[in-house]
Amino acid sequence: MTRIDDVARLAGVSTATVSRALRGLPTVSAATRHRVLAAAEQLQYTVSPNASRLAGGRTGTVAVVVPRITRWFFGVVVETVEDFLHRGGYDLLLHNLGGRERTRQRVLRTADLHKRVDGIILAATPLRAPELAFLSALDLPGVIVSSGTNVPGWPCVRIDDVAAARTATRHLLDLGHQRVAHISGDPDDELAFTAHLDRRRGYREALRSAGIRPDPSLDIESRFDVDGGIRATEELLRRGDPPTAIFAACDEMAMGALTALRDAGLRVPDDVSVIGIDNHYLAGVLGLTTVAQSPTDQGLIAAKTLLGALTGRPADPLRAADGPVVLPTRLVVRETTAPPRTPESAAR
Amino acid sequence: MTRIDDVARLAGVSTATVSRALRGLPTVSAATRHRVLAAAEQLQYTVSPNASRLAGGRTGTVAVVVPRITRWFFGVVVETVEDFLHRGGYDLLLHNLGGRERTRQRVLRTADLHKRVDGIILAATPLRAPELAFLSALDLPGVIVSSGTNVPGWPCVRIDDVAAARTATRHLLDLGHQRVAHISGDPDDELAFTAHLDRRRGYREALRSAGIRPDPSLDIESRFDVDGGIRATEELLRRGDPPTAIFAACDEMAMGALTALRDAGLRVPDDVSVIGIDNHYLAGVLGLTTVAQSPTDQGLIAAKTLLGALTGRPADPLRAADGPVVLPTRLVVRETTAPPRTPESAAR
DNA sequence: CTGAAAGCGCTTACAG
DNA sequence: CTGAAAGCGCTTACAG
Repeated sequence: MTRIDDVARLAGVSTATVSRALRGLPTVSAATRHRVLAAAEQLQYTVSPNASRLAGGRTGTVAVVVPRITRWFFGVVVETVEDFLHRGGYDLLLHNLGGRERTRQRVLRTADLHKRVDGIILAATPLRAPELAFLSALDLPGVIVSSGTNVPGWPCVRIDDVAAARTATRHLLDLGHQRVAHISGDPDDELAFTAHLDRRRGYREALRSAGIRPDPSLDIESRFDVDGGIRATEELLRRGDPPTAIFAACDEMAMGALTALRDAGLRVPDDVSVIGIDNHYLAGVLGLTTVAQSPTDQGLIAAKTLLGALTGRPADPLRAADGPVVLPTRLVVRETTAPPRTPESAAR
Repeated sequence: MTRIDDVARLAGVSTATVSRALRGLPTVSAATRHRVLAAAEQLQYTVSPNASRLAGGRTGTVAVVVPRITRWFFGVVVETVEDFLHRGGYDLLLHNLGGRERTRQRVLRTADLHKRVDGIILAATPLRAPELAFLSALDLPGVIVSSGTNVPGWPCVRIDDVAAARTATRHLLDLGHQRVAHISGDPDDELAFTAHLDRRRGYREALRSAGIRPDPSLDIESRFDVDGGIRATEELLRRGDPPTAIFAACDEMAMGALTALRDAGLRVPDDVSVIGIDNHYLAGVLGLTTVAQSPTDQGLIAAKTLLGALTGRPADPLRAADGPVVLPTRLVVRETTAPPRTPESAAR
């Protein structure tokens, strides 16, 4: 392996000069820089990250912690962040919690981040007290994506989950539905999201604004995924006097609802309307009406913000932000929502 | 930050002994080891990865290169590999090619892997000659997941794409279909998979075995994703005398087919049967019949194999493997396939 | 603008 | 079983 002194020798300069020239520091004459670059090129030299980082005192690495990379939202966030970080010269150290307690301990309580990264992007992971203390003690810059716990000093980028849920619910109400059910995530979910709490709040707010008292029997907690949507919907149907519309806390739960309704012989949207939140990349395939959010935008802003903090040039987005940066959502109407059947149409 | 000499001082030993004790080397007395561990615990000491790696001559990192992390298959592979690597004490350096030529150049031709990783897991990425030369010159252990280019000395884990396609096609033929179309990926696709070439081969083989001559007008190339499936199916319908069944080279193309058929007012499976390959996690939601493969198994074997090579203890799976490790696939029949309509049933 | 020297925080022969 | 010393391959004041 060629080392920096091989380059120095070939270029006829010191290793210090090679180091400066290769990093583009301004204190190198054009002629010298040319010679160094030519020598490095000729020898196919690349700097040793470990040596460079040890000497330089930076790790050149950013940790990205997500609940599950296989979920659409986090996959897109990671893809976006990875591209931006690599362009900025940073490596991405991926930590996928995967709902495993041991992994969570390893990442959020022991030393897997210590001395290993310059900054952290933490997505949708509410923290327990000791975890919060540990992350704070790390004294690193960080950014929170989506809801979760607020870490002092860490900016946050997210959507307004309450508003998104209001939008979804209101869409159903505007179509004329009166019996609108809600299926959402369980607080004890292994992934421990909290977005669904806000979404339930928005659901109830929208009902009350329309003069409808939330009916607890239409509000079901389950897992925040396809299977949870199936089970919640089955439960809903078991209870008798089924709703004419279902607002699912996320698209994957909505997909579960579609599955359960189909299996029960009910037609969507003829018998029951369904709406979700996300605009999952397969929502179109299922014709699912939803409230769209953009993981790309959230990831991009998070990456920009963190790199700004790391390089000392704060990015615009969160510059003067006191609270979180709240990104917009928008209603996407497809084929799973329609007005409820009137008694006449039902008789057909 | 506490350093190794802080621990050494507190424990009353040399830094060399601390280093040995912390790594569990056998050449340390039990008493000394206890004192060192206690001191490290008390000081909350963690080793500096960069220093350790520089001195030790290993990076402790494995590169995982995938075409697109947001695709179901690769997301699951990364999740599986990440877990296994972290348990084994390795960091995961993620490279998502994303169909971007510049990214590809950065990862596969310049120095983003050089001196930075101890090994490489490369998924479903056919290599061009210079890329292959570059990777070989790196002289690192590696494992290939899924098809792509064969790198000399790198084991490969995959499914038999030809056989999987034969299974899918034969399922349609067994149901009585005679006009079986195939929609698959374009060789110029930005992701540059090659699996679809083998799958087309299997499709043709199955037809010929059944005494049916492959009809070029029923064999359409498009992109290897939902949108490609939509466009290919639209093209198929435009051509007149449509097929009674469609075999899509992957589930996401099959989902596109479902979408296009629905938009064209055709019913599945009444008018047209559809089958894919993958068993995508949402295949069940769509009732999609498919030939299942397991990215979890492929990722796990890849990770085990690579870690075996890195630690000098070869894992069983590929120990004596001359050719690739071929994992099984299995037919999963759901609701998108059925016998073709007979003239009478069509008249109903 | 450039170089000599110290230092980053570990690990590894080598010696005992 | 343990320690002193060299070395991993860079970067960074410091001096000129």
